[in-house]
Amino acid sequence: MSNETKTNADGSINAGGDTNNNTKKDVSKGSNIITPRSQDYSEWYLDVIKAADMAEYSPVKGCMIIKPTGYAIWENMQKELDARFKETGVENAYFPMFIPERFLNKEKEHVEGFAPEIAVVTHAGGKKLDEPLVLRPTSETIMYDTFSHWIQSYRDLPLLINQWANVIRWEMRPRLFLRTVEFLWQEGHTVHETEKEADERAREMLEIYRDFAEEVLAIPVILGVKTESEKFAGAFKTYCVEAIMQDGKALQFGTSHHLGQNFAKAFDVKFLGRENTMEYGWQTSWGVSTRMIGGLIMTHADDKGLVLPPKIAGVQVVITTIINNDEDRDLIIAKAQEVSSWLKEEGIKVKIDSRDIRPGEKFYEWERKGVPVRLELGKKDLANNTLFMARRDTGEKTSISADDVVVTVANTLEAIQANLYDRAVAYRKEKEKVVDTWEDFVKEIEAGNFVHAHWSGDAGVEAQIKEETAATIRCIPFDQKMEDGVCIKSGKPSKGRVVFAKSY
RNA sequence: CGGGGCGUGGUGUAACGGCUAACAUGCUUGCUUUGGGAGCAAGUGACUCCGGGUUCGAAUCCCGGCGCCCCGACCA
Repeated sequence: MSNETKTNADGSINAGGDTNNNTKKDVSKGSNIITPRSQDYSEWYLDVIKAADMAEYSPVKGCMIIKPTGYAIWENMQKELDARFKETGVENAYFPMFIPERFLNKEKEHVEGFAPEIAVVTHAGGKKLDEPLVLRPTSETIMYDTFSHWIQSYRDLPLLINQWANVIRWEMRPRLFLRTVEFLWQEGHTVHETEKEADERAREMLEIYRDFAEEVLAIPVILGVKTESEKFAGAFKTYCVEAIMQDGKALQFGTSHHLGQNFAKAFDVKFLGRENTMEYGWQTSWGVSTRMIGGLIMTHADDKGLVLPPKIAGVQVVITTIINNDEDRDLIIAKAQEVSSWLKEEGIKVKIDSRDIRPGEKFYEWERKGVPVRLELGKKDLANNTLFMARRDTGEKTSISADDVVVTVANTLEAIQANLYDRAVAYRKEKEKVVDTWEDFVKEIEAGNFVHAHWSGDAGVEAQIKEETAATIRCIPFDQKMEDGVCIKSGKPSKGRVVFAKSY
């Protein structure tokens, strides 16, 4: 392993952050040492996933095996999102993964958008199939074909369906969690009577994603609308949630589409309206995927490994025992179990690590896995009625009273959650730049920033900017400040700023 | 599909064309240890990616495959 500092070929920034004693991989320590972010961001990302034991590539190129530690995070995400969806009347259902090829061909933009990345089954049961079956890249087509049978009158609306599923998109270049051939996601699909209602629903779901990102994952996000060239294939409007990663690149965290009547017309999703006339439904679809786990890593993790916000952590508190001799063993373990039961009563997720190995080894392991709070319990603590508490986010260590452990830990978990969010907000603020000249634009994009700049709305100019700088318009933000200006590239008049960045 | 890099025990690496392919780590057993990655001892483990060629002799040089990683194009 080279000791030299590497720069990414695309010139993107290697974020700074916490300093770490390891300036290179120390091979004498095995494979658990993480490449610092400042040295090689891609390698750091993969190292964190490996160190936290979250996922690995499968024998089939581009596919990902999600290991229990990684999957636990996904399960928590599902739980949190499901609760939010259900509050708004959405119900879960499941549709098959095989889609007749002709379904996909019904909506012109949709086929064109997905054609390059679909996988098709042509043979089954030892025979060539009469009609090829597409492995769903998304379920609009198969669901809406069904919806057309389910919906008769306005009384059947709104129809609010969500499904948790896997989808297949034959991507050229995989990246664990961020882009894999098969990934897990949630896709919501709704049908409404009016355009207004559909638009409100698309915005409402986007708001749920924002709430989830910020409140649970502690990831600050920017909400907005995609430009024509960036919107979903077949959508009328695509709303999105964008987050900024530690290398300054943008990650599309989630999307919500107002589909208009495009699909309704293609799939005959009609209903008898209040005025006794047949009308096409107004539809939405919205989704988030296992990609969020990548976003979680790239927002909070550091050079020691994963850092999990308490609200998403599968294990919030780990109690590590420190045992010097056999006489103390039972006493210490009994105390650990007692403390654990107190914490569990308060709904805190605790794990006891009483393995008979040296303490340092345990500490490092739980740090790599991102557990927010570690409690150490040894002979000294037993004597003093204390526990030693370490925070994952700040590294801060304090001795706390065993009597107050529940309150102290609960407060600390809250503090960690808040601190991670505040830290991410501060970082984003640092990376957001407002520019008015092309020179500054190029400079700030090169430096890996989010750039607020004027753009006239010309798709050709948008493409040209992408060509020259690799930056794309992440969104036209909802909180766009309306002001007169001129397009950063073309000089044409513009009424407001949009957000540019390089993205994943 | 282009550009770059790399294929050696489970993992990370070393070896000028030349002894039995080395070192670290892991794993197994035993003893000793335990408040930040322990120590000692014994053991385990590789047709050096595959196929051809050059040579007295190939992990090493040449040709051809295959595979992996990184960077682009495509995308959530």
